[in-house]
Amino acid sequence: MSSSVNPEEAQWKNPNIYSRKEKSLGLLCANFLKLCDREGVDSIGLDNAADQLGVERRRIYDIVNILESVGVLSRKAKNQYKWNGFSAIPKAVDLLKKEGLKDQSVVSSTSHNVANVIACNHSDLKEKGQDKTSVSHKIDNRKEKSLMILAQNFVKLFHCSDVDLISLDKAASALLGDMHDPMAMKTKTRRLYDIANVFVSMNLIEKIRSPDNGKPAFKWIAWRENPRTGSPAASKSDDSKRRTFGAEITNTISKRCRADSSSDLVSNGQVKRLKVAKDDELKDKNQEMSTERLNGHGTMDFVFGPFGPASLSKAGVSGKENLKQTQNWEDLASTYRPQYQNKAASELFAHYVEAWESWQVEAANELHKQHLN
DNA sequence: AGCTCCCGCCAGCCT
DNA sequence: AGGCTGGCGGGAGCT
Repeated sequence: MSSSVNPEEAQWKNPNIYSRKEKSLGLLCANFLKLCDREGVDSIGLDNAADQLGVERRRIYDIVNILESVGVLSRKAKNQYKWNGFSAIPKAVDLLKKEGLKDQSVVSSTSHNVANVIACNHSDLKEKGQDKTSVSHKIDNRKEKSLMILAQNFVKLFHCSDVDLISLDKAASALLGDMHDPMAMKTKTRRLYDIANVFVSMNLIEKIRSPDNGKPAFKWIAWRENPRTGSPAASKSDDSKRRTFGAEITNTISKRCRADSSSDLVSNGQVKRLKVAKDDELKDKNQEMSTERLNGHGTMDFVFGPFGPASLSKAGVSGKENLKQTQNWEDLASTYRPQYQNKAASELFAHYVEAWESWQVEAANELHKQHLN
């Protein structure tokens, strides 16, 4: 089913052609985080976020659930989430680690393998559900399968086991406990892909090939304490072969296999917001910044991903510059403007920028008129 | 061909 | 009743 046409080329010939990479959860998450991690942002409305990012609300649910699992967000009310920021991650991870180790110690005080970390959670849940009605048991079952719990358990696997590299099928079978129904495995793995993509985009984990079997596996890279000694062991492999998401303009609502001619810039009479692209160059730049931050501030014990806490990211910048930074999408777009190697992509991006700028002028004029009236 | 994971259906919950 | 939430698996893109 693979196309013989170079996707990048095809994309340029027909900008509305479906491209899977543009719609990845990881890229969407990166843009969602950019949207949130700005001065003055305290709470996030799901509708607003979906609107700004040009995606369906359903996708935002996936992201917020995963982000909630590591404390970056917390649910305030229906449709409303509180932005806790990246500084909440170490605490949340630490809590998960403690929780995982505590559960483990009940089962075994010596063995720290992957399956044990989760197996005890299963038995715990079963015990708690024993004298409950079938309805609440059903809710428990649903909760247990939630993306948030799954993401938390996934984090626990990294922090409560001796294993450094975890493949998704290994994680899936650990999370499933003693049940090894092939269909359940497949489903669990699908969800883990979702979670892993989000974590990769946050630079919490990294996808690498397992030296044992050459299969893809994940490694925690952001921050880690040795489960046994408790000593920090921040690690980061320098050469990742991770999939390069977001070399193009990001998520626009367009159905799979459907070239929607109205979907590029103008929708319902409104100019769509410029979608901030994430490219690897930016990612690497931000990683460098993260490392610099770590080195420059001895008190910090957490290497943040590309989207560190707003307060921290400003540490090395003057106050005046801070105010200028990321005030609006235009600033973001120019700050993080990708340098495309590909001419077509570069021109396409320029086209978007131009449209955005003309909209800005139009909007400013409109505002001016309103002020005069 | 197997891996990856987007997409949207639809069940359950909430207001 | 209707909107919100999110588990789930089909199936298409990617490698």
